[in-house]
Amino acid sequence: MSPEPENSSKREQNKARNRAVILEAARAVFVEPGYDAATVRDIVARTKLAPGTFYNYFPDKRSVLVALMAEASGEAATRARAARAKARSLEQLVYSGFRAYFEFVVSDRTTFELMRRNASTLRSLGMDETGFAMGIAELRADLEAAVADGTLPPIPLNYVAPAVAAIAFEIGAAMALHDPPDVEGATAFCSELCLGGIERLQRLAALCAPPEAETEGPRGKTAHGVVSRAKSET
Amino acid sequence: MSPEPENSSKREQNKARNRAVILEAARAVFVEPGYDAATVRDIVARTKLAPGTFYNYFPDKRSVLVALMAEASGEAATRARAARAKARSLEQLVYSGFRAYFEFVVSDRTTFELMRRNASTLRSLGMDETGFAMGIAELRADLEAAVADGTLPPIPLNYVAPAVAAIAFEIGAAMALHDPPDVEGATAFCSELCLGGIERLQRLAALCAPPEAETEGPRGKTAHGVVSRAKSET
Amino acid sequence: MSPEPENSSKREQNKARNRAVILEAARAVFVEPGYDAATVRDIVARTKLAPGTFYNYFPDKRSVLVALMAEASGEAATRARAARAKARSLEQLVYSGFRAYFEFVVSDRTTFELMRRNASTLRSLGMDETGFAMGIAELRADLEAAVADGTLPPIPLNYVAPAVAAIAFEIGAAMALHDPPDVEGATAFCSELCLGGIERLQRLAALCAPPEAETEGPRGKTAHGVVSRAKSET
Amino acid sequence: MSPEPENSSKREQNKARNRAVILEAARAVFVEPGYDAATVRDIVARTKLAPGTFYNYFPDKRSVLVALMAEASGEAATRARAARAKARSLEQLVYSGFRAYFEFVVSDRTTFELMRRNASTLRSLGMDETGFAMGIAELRADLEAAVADGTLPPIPLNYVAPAVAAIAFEIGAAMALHDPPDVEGATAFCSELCLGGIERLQRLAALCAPPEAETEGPRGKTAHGVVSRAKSET
DNA sequence: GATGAATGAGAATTCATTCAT
DNA sequence: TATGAATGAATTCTCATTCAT
Repeated sequence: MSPEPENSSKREQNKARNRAVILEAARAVFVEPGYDAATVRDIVARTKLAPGTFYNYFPDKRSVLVALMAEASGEAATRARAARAKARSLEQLVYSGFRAYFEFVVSDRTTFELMRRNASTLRSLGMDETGFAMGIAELRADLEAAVADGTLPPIPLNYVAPAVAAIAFEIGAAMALHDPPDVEGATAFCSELCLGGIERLQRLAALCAPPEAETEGPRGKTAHGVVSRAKSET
Repeated sequence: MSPEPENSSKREQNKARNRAVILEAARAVFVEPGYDAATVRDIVARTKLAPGTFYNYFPDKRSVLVALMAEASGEAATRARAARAKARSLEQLVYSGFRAYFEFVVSDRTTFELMRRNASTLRSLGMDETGFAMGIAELRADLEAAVADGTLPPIPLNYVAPAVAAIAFEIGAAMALHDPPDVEGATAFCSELCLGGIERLQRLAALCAPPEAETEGPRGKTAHGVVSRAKSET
Repeated sequence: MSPEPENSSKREQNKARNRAVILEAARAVFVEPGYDAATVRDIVARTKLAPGTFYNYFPDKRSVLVALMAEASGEAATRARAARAKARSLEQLVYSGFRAYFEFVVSDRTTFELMRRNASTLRSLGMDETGFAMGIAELRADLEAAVADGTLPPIPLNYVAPAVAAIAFEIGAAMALHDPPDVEGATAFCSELCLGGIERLQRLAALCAPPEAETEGPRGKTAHGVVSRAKSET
Repeated sequence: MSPEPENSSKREQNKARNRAVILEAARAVFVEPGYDAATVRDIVARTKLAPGTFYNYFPDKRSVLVALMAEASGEAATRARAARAKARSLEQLVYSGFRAYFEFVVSDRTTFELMRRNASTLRSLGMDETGFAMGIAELRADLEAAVADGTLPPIPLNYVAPAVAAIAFEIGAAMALHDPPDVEGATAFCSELCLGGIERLQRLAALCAPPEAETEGPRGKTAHGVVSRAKSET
């Protein structure tokens, strides 16, 4: 008579499965008709479930998208953190950041297409449309720290972060068109582009504001240490 | 006796005005609720016109967007061509390309927001979502020519073009947030980023494929040469 | 300076022409999309005229149909009267009635199609949908007179008239499908069918109500004389 | 445990009822405003249902009409077949065919009015507008068989069939105006009309094509023969 | 009169969501 | 919980008719 004798009863399992099924179906239709054109019926139609059941799992269409992005972000954040952890120089950081991103693109192509296809919708809903948010935020934090302690000349970080995200996103899409996708090529391209860019921007910054450069700025434990180390290697 | 004695009868004028009014209203609602969320009613509501009148000018919502983009593209193309005409080196070309783009962004902010807000929609409708198409196409043509005649090592142009567009688009948006918008800063940032990137990519390419290198490699007048040749080819 | 110096000025002629043009166009679209599906715009589109002009000639769509039917009825009535005038017996009357009708069908095929295609609309607008009204009315008058004076036994005239009309209408349509249309064949078929039917109905009537037959009923000037004469010939 | 334990759950019943309710409402409005003038809203308005519900049952207005006619045809076909089964002579066949038809007209007056009111629409949609199709087709088959074996002279069957249908349809309408409707009178009228017509047409055919006549021609048991043979052939 | 753009009521249809079973 | 029919507000688009030119 007691319907929930155990924690992972069939009931629980079934609930989890249904949720997953709905997310999967939604991912597909959000890619193809696109989020706006897709109807809740389109979603459940790809499912064995009935329309009403949808609302046992999500309050509305929007929240399925939110859930989908949350899933992706978690995944992306994990990858980004791993990549970052191994980096021992700016070059390594940049390379492994891009590599992690492109590996994610390749491994979860549908989710990437989902982001691409609905980028503006995501933005207007206040979500990160690149799935890159975490990586970017951390890159920016590193750079900010480096600039703050003088390791880097004051290159305009509020431009660097979105530029990097935009490049990754766009090249990710271009790369995905190839078969097989050339993760290393894309990684090298983006990394070199960015590193080269940063070099020149540093030079430019140095020219513009040379007086305040302390030759031997505070170094050592800066932020996470990565960037300051990186700098001396470049 | 003829009902259209002059080309600009009151009737003609009114027609032109109404068309403009509808486009203007559409631009606004496509920016704010966004293209998908916007209804034809929303457009007409910003107008003194009756709902049916809309259909005297456009067959449906989609074609208003097309018309809006066509207008913008014409404008953008004009600017891009002018910028290109003055360029005498790769540096100049890049700088004046970005500058032209950012000036366009500043001068027609609403249209830029329109593109940004509806970028993925535009892409899915097969339209250029950056308004940058013309400039990019020409940049790419220049670079292709340069690579073809050995002036540039074979950097992956199919990545360069979208990367440049993505950077411009994203930085355009970031720049537009400042008040007043810093066109020169954004131009410098993007140009240096790209030029630095290209330098490094050249080096990389040279390393990867040294055998076919002519001893003194792409150096010296290189950049200047590229552009002047490219220019005369158009 | 006086714009109407003569009665049949160009103005008048033009008006007549426009009216005819509209009627012609309407006839065509009432046949093909059909009256209900046809729009006023469809009509004027087949014309060099502008939509507004339509309303200088007809107050609305309905009245074009009315005008069209009036035209046809006038024509049909003329034919029916001519046919009737020559008849000297019931057989002749029937034959020439049907023949006149089928000749009308053939000579103005479009109008006949108009009637067929819109038969129920016409009926619901209170118009005769067969274009046969006049002929039927006169046939019925003849028969009524004959019955009244005993020349004919009381066959149910309120059935005969619609039956004849229905036959003519339906066979007219079937005939029109042949190429060339066999007016004589259709005429013979319908006439014999009706005459044979009347014969049997007379016999039936005679059986049912023999007592009241006065052998030498009032004869001579009956109605138009046709039927009483006809009867004695059968 | 299964959500559909029985075939006639309340749900199923409700569905059937709603469908019937919609059909009924549609029948009514198709008779009175008429099919073309009727809107889906008109139909739903005669119902307790919401507008959207209509589309759970029918994709559009047209298919309601189709369903209505299909229902009627099934009914008519049943009656026609029953009538035909009992016939033992041409006379009986004709009489019982018409009688069956008029009984149908009386028993389902609204459906008959539906046909009448929308006859031309039905025709233009490719549906049988008389509801008589089955009976006519079988009558024609009988007559063809009779002509084929020489029992009947070659009267033009492609005229007979539509003529019979037209008569039945028109007289059905005329009959329906009486109260109470005189089924026997209408049956007798149509039957005698047709039988008399056939007699005369036979005579005419005999005159036109005497050479191939077998001396003892279509006489005596002829009519009976036709039907009994025809019947056994089905 | 002729023109053709403007009007706006109203039609068909969709779809997120609810709710009885 | 799952179901799937019912709901009805909202949307796109049409078209007879008007009216300024």
